[in-house]
Amino acid sequence: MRDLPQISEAEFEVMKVVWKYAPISTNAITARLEKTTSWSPKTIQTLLKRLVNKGALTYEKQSRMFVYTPTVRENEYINQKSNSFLKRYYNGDITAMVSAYLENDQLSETELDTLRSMLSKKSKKKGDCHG
Amino acid sequence: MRDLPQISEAEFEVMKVVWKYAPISTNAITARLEKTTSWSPKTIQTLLKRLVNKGALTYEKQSRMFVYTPTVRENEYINQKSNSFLKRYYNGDITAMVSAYLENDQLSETELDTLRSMLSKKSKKKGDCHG
DNA sequence: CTTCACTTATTACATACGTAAGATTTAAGG
DNA sequence: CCTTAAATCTTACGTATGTAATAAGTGAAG
Repeated sequence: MRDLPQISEAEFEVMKVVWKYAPISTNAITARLEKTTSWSPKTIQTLLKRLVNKGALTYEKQSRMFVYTPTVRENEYINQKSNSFLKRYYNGDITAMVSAYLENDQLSETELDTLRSMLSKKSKKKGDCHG
Repeated sequence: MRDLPQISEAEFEVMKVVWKYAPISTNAITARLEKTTSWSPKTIQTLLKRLVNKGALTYEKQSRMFVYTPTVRENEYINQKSNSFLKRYYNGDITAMVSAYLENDQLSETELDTLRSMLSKKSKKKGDCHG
């Protein structure tokens, strides 16, 4: 599993729109982000450039404009982030995290039911033929 | 809920030992950390100082030495980190995170059982008298 | 009281990040 | 072709972080 580029928080906001709408031009990205942030277009361009430098995005020229595409899949990235988060704060043990939430009563009854349901649906054996 | 100080990754490693052994002196902290990291004592002292500046630690003088105590509880800190992590990557929805792990087959059968068990033990209603 | 070993305090420096402004290039219109 | 508006590229600057080195202060031993 290749090493995903390090993406900062601000850069991640940019990635989210590229993931959602790729291939997408600088302007379209800027337009989207101006709805949800207060960043200047210059700032957004800096972030895009940094993401390209880091190898998180590639672009194609469409005449003078750039049209971006991610090189990393969102799921893959988030998954890697989750693993390192769990490792750091819960010793890599997701059950410890859920347990902390349970103990702090931070899960609604709906969430509890969702979890119970997901877990009971999960087949018991790998190789089980989703039947 | 007061705003916890911003603690960097390296600083967090220091906090972990202070949380575990507080009240603890600079030297004892350094000794512990030299077992698990390759940091120079100077580096550790810088981190300690920064943590004091940020208000994450306080100290008392024992003659010329400092003895540190955290101002933030570990659980509280980790909980805050978890919330902001979930917010950023899973829209604040822990069930989405668990679901991602389930879909990626990243949970062992043991972990699945642990989760099922924790969830079934959780009482259904708040105010329920653990009966 | 003086000195020195040990502590803490100050300073250092490169990289990353947030947040842009200014300079340069270039496609498109005249 | 030339101009210009729009796009990209270069430069900027403060704060945070990783990672220390050097300077200064002080308690304990002599």
